[in-house]
Amino acid sequence: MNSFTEENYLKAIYKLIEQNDEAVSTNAIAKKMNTKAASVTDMLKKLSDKKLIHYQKYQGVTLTAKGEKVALSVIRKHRLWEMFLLEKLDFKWDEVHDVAEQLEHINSDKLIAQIDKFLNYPKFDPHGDPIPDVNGKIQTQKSKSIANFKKNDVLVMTGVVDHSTAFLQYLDKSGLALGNEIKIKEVIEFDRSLQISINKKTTIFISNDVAKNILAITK
Amino acid sequence: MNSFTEENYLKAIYKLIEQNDEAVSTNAIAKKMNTKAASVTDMLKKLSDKKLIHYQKYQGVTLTAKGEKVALSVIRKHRLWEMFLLEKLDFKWDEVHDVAEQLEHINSDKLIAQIDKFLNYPKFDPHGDPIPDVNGKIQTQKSKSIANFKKNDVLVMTGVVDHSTAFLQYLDKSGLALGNEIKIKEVIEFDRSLQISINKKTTIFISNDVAKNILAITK
DNA sequence: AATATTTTTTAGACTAGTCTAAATTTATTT
DNA sequence: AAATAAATTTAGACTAGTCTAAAAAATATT
Ligand SMILES: [Mn+2]
Ligand SMILES: [Mn+2]
Ligand SMILES: [Mn+2]
Ligand SMILES: [Mn+2]
Repeated sequence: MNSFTEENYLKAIYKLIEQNDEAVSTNAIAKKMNTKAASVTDMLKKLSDKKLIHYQKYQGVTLTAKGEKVALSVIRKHRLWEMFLLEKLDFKWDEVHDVAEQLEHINSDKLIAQIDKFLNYPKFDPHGDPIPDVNGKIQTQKSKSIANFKKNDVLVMTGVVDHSTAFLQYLDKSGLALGNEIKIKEVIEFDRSLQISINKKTTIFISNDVAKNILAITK
Repeated sequence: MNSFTEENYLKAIYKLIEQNDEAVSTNAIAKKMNTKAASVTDMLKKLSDKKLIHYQKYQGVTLTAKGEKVALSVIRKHRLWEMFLLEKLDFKWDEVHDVAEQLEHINSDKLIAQIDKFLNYPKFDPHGDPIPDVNGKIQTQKSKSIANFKKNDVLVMTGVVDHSTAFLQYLDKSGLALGNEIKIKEVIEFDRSLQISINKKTTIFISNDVAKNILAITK
């Protein structure tokens, strides 16, 4: 079996590869893991010995099939637990992450299969991220940041890029939630900020910084 | 905060004190924790430094108020999780322990409060053991092993002493479950084995070894 | 009371994971 | 192409938790 630490490294590497689709650097991992490059190098050696990553000194790392399987399993558990906390235990979407960060390391196939069933096999987590199935297969959404749409586009909010408590609470306060209809009423040329309407009712202004972190698809 | 290991030691010490109501020995802890006496001594020093136990070399240990609080919190979490697995996720009573052993270390007050609420504040776990409340208060049952009752006593099964998979599966097979009515039909003098009826229906024989591990109260 | 046995602690070593500081390699600038 | 800067790795040290073997203390036996 793999330790919590190993699982966290594999998940971090998976997400970094997902972002740029290329081998990830020691420094990138160190930043993501809140640790030092020297510690990362030590861990890379260990993960390489265990055939979980492809690693050659100075060349960055990618995941082996085996390593990717572990990463996807951890992500699956994380997102299912987030969904469970939200749906069954009345957690808010800004409260689920930290607890899921712990629960994702619980080791029991039956447990996670039963949670999945209990939730009726959800496909996306509270932040709109896809939940890998038991074989690691992911159902992708072709959503884009709403900063990429233009005036009069009518959208459905499907996810967020930033998962921080501060950002999620700001969205709550603004009345923005997954599934909401968002219409681009105005794009301010100067700073790319937006005027948008939510569910045909309230109209709000959001900065380009915020817009970039909201994902949606055309309705 | 305390590590998983520290929590497991404190829980073990709590249970050993509960059994005999006296300071527990290094060897007793080593046996319970499946470790060596030397390792225990090291840990006792650490727990003592953290004011979680009263410890003087060669004199055995007891828990401080602080240590007992931690132990009770871990036990509370363990038993609530067992109940959750049984009631909500269709686990059998012989399957819950190992997973709860991991889940008991998840650190989130809200999580455990919500699980408690979700289960409607259960007072006993799937094995009949009391669930400490949020303040560590325990509701005790005055049940005794059925080996201590006599012919024609009518009882209600309230718990088990042995929690092993093998024993619990044997009880399942024999039709013995918490809440069942047990009547002592016959006590065999020679080996203290029993003939008992379950819910006024089936009648079975059980050895004294088994009888000692079944808890009940008079109906 | 002296001796033998058992229990407990200490000493020293090992692994996992982390760190700082120094050395090395790769990338960028001149 | 050389020099400089940045990224990465190595060396050595530290903590948590564990182990074996040896020493010390407590307990039991004669
Ligand atoms: Mn994690
Ligand atoms: Mn999420
Ligand atoms: Mn445990
Ligand atoms: Mn139990």
